[in-house]
Amino acid sequence: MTAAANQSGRRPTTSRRLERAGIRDVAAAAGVSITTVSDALNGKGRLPDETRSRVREVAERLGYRPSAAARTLRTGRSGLIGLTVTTYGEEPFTFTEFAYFAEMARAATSAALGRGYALVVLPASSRHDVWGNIALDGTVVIDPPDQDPLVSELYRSGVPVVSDGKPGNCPVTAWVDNDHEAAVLGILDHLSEAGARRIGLLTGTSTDTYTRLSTEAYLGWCAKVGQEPVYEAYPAHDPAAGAVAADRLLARPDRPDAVYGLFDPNGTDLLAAARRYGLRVPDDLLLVCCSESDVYAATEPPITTLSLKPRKIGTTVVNLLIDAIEGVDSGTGVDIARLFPPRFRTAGTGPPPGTLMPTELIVRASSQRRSPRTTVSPPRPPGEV
Amino acid sequence: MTAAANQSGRRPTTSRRLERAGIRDVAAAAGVSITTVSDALNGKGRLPDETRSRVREVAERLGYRPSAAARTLRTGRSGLIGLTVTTYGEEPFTFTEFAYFAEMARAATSAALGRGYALVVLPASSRHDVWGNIALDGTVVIDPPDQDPLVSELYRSGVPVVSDGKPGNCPVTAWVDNDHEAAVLGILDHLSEAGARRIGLLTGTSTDTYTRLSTEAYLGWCAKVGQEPVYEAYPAHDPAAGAVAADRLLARPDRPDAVYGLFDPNGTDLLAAARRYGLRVPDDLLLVCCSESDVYAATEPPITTLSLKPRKIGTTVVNLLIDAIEGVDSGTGVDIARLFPPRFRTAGTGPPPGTLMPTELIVRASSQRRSPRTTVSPPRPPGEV
DNA sequence: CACTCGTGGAGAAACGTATCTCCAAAGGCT
DNA sequence: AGCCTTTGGAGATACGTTTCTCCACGAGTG
Repeated sequence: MTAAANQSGRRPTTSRRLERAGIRDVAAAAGVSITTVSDALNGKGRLPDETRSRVREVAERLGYRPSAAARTLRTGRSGLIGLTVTTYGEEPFTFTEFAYFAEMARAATSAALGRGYALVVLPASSRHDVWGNIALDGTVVIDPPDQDPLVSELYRSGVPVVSDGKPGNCPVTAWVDNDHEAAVLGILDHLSEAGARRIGLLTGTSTDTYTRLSTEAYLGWCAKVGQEPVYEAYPAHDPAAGAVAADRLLARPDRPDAVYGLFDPNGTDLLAAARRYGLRVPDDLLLVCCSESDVYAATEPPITTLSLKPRKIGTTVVNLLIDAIEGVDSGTGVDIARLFPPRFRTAGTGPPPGTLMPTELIVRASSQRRSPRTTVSPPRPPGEV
Repeated sequence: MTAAANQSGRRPTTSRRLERAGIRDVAAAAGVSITTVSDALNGKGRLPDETRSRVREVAERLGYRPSAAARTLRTGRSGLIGLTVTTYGEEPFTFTEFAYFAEMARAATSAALGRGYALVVLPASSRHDVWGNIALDGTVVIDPPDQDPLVSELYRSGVPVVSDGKPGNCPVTAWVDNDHEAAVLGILDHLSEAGARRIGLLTGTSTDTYTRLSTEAYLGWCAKVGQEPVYEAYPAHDPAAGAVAADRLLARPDRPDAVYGLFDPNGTDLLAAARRYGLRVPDDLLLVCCSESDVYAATEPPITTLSLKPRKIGTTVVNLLIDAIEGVDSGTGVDIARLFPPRFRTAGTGPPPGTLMPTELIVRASSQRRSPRTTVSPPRPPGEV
C-alpha cells in the first residue's frame, strides 16, 4: 500500500524516505488534490459524501495524522492553554502544595479537554526560555501579584489572559474570584453566633488578592463591632512558619477564643498549638480554616472549613478563556477592546470582566459550642448562583 | 521605529497590517538578511559579535518573539511532553486523586522545565481529538495497563514513550518502576519482626503492574513462610469501596494481626475499621500502608508508610524521555532500534530499558509493638542507590 | 441559443522559521 | 602574480497544512 503512495509521487522532491504519510501522499493515493483531502477530512468544502468517505478511508489506510505544527502555523491556533501559578515566593513550584491548586488544576484540565484544548503547566518565574517556545492560545494565571510583568507581557502580545483571583494592576482579559469579603464576614458572624468574644486571624504576608481582601475584611469587621484585631501574619509558602505563627497567636496575652486561619495547614497547626496550651476545641477555642482537604472531617474534633470551590473556579476560568480565544477576530492583534467577544461588550454599560463565585462553609464540631441548641444553618455569602 | 520596518518591506506582499514583528521585519530593520537574524539570535552561524549584538538589539526593540509554531514545523521539535495516567477505571481524571500522582507530576514538570521542555497533561481515554492536535516530542505514561492501544500507537508513530511502572505488553522506549517485590517483602519482614503472626493484605482489582507485582510478592511470601493468605481486593479508584474492604478484612474469622494496605487511603480506613472492632493499634493490630501523604505522621497513632519516592521517579522518567528524544536521529522514523540513544546500546549485552528505583519505609508507631526493645532500624530494599 | 447558476474540484499562495548551498572579498602563502 | 583559506553573509528551499481564488461543466431559464 505504501508502495503505491510512493510511486505515485509526482516530483520526487529530493530523495524522499518513507517517513510519515503527509496530506500529499493521501491526495496522491486517493487520486484527488490536496485541497480535496483537507476539505474532506475537516468537513469543510462542498463535496459529495462519496468523495469524502473515500478520502477518509484512504487517509485511515495510510495512517495519516495531520501535523499539528503545520496546522498551528497556518491557523494560528494551537489548542494549548498555559496554566501558571505566580504567588508564594520564589519556590520552583508551589503547585499541588495546597489542595486548592490541585483541585483547581484538575478541574481546569478537564474543562479544557472538554472543549478540545489541552493545558500546559508553566512556571511563572522562569524566563522567556520556555514561554517563548510554546504556541499558546491563551493563559490561565492563578493569583497574579500586583504588576505581574509576565501577565503584562502576555497581554500586550495579544494572548488572552484570565486570572483566578482578582488582579491588582495587571490588565487581564477577564478574572474570576471568590467573594472573599463576604466569606470572611460570614465566618466571623458564624463564630460570633457560636459565642466567640474575641476572634483571631492567622493570615499571610503576601500581597496577593486573597490574603489582602480577607485581611481587610477582618479588620473592617473588627472596627465595626469594636473588637481589637488579634492576628499573626507569616509567609504562607513556609509550612514551618505556619506552625510557629499558630503557636504565637495562642501564646498572646490577649489570646483569642476563636481563630480563623486563611491557609490550608492552619487547621492542624492550630489544633496542635491548642493541645500544647491545654485548650479544648471547641470548648475553649473555636476553630475555622480555609481548606479543600477532607482530612478535617476526620480530625479530633472535626474542623469547620471554608471551601473556595476550586473546581467551579477552574471550570469557569477555562471557559471564560476559551470564550475569549474563540471570540477574537484574528486581525488587528494589538487592539485591546477586540479581545473581548461581542457578548462581553453588547450590554449598555458593559459588565466588568470579573465574576464572583460563592464559597461554602462546611460547619463541623470545631466551631460549635456544645450547647443544646440544634443545628446551625451555614451562612451563605450573597450572590449565590 | 516600526514605521521604518514597515516602509522597508521589499514586497508589500498583500496589505500587511502591523501585526506582530516577524523575523523579516527584524532583518529589514537591521539591514541584514533573514539568515543573519536567525543565526544571530540562535548563536549559530559565524558572525562577528558586533553584528550579533546589533541584531539582538533590534529584535528586542521591535519586541520580536519567534513563532513557536513555525519553529516547531521547521525543526520537528516542539519542546512539549505529554503526561498521562491510564489506570483506574474510566473516570475522567484520577489525577491528583492520590498524592503519589500529584507529587510525581510536580517533579516531572520541574525536571522537564529544567531541560527546556513543558508538560502537557492529557487524558489517556480521550480519542485522538486532542492527542492528534498537539505536537508532542515524547510522552510519559503513568501505569499503563497491558496492551494499551494508546501507547502502542504513539510508539508506532515514532513518539518516544517512557512509562512509570513496568509495562505489560506495550512496547516502550524505556520504563522506570519501584522494586515492588522487594518493598513488599521488606514490609512483611518488618511486620514479622514486630511480632505479626498472620499478615493481611488490602489490595486492588486492577491489572496494573503495581497491584499485580505487590500481590504476587505477598502470595509468594505467604507460600514461603507457610502462612495462609488473608487479603481483600477492591477497585482502587473507588474510595468508598476501600473503606468497605478494610472493614471486611477485619471482620473475617481469620482476622489478621497485621495489615498492609496498597493504597493511599487504606491507612485511615483501616484505622477506622480497627476502632469499630475495638482493636488497638499497634497492640492488637499492626498497620502499614503505601502513601505519600504526611497526614499519617499525625494520626492517632501515627502510621508506618511506604513511600514510592514519586519525586525521584518523576524526575528519572522525564530525564530518560528527554535523553531518548534528543538522541533520536530524525531520519528513518520507523526503525525501533534507532529510538535509543547510543549509550543505551553500546554495552555488550545491552542493559534492559528499565530502571528500578528504591522505596522508603517510614517506620512509625503503628508497626512497632510497645516492647522495651529500643529502635528498630527500617529495612531497606536491596539496590538502594 | 445565450445566459446564469450550482456543483465539484484544482492551483497556488501564504504561515514564519531554520538551514543548506553558495558567493564575494580579503588576506596569507609560495 | 596566482592560489588557497577564512570570514561574513545572502538566496532559496522546505516544513505540511489551510484557504482563497478560480475554472470547467452540465443543467435549467428566458
